[in-house]
Amino acid sequence: MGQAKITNPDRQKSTEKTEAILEGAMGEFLTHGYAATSMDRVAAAAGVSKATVYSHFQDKESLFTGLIQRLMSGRYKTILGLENPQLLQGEPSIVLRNIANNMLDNTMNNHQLQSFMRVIVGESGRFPELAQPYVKTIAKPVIELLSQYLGSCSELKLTDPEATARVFMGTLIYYVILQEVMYGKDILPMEQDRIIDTLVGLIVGDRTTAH
Amino acid sequence: MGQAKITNPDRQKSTEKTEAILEGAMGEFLTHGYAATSMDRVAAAAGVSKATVYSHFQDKESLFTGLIQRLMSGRYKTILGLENPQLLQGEPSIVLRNIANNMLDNTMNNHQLQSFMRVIVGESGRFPELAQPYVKTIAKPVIELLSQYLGSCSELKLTDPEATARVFMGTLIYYVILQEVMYGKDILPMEQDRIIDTLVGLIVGDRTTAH
DNA sequence: TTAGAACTAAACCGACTAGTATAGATATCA
DNA sequence: TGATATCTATACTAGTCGGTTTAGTTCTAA
Repeated sequence: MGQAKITNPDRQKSTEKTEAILEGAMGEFLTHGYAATSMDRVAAAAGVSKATVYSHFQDKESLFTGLIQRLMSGRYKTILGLENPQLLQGEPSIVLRNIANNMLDNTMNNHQLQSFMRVIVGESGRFPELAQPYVKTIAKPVIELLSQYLGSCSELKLTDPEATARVFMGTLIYYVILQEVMYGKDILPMEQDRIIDTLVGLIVGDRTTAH
Repeated sequence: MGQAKITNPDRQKSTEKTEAILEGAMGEFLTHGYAATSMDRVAAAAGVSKATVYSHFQDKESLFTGLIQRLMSGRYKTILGLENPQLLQGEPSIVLRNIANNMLDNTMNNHQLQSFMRVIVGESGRFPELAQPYVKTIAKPVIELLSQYLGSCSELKLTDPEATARVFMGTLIYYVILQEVMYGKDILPMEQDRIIDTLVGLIVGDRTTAH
């Protein structure tokens, strides 16, 4: 194979097509899951021939894992908005409320992200190699950043900031799962503010109605 | 069509076989998910011919939904152990610790239950008619019972017992998801006692190292 | 003993699957 | 212009799928 190409190092197997395939694959995999998605439908959704799909990705499995890894390292890694330094200004009760509101605002109406949660949990048994990067690149950094912040708030006198960060994350994620992912909002309604008020109140040790 | 049978009202399409089919279906559906499970393998796992499967269940979908509903109304409804009145004896901090320990002991080593969680979340998009009963028959009763208990502990002075119950459940379930379902225990370790101590401490308003 | 229902094993149906192959169209570059 | 590589469209292979059918066996109740 002529391995020395002068002007176009990546050949020109267009990034455009790769992008279209990933976009189409995302739509199919997120709505139907791994097993129920066919490569013909991926190609059709991408507006590309099936042969092109197989020239850009080795097989179905590597397209799927590539897509999920891309989603994890991209948008979804920063969806919690913890990297925004502006949110960290003010007293802890304000900061924690900002973080929680930011998380839920970015999540509760994001149906694509909710589909992603279904897939990552639903396929975790068959794809542990995707579940673990989720923990490593999404859950771990968020929990560590949060526990670092909580530990720095000496006035909170928290015995275990890391465990407290897990209480924080667990409460919010379970709220999203119950209300949205599992379609529970009509059966077991709960206003976003009540959860956040209560959660922040418990952590900052304020037992009065916060507002 | 002889509709008047004297001694055996259900005919005798043996409960034994029905049970075997459900048992086999459970193994297959819980480990492979809905789409990747074949009816041939279900029949083989049940030790039954495929025709028998189709004489007991109308089609794949109704076998799946029947199985999941059965799992929800059976064992998994009571796995949290909240119906055990013995757990509710003593001060709130003791009671909450008992409940939390009971939940995690019943969950952390129960791989079948963890597979059930993967399936119920993973298939919730395609089977909302299963997701909603999960909320109705599992999550809702547990949260209501817990919030009723928390509300009855006047010494805790909780502003919002129901939201507090969600903090409690969310923390524990997210812990199970992260450590076990997503295989995160080696990447992001956290002892069960630390989570429970912190969670109970936040709720009862005790900020010293509890033990 | 006999009728009828539950069962098994196997073949069968049409539709769909992942992945490959073929032939031709299109674009880029020397 | 000609060589090279990406692309499309389509058809193919070889197998699996959900579900039905057939033919024959086992069990049970009268």
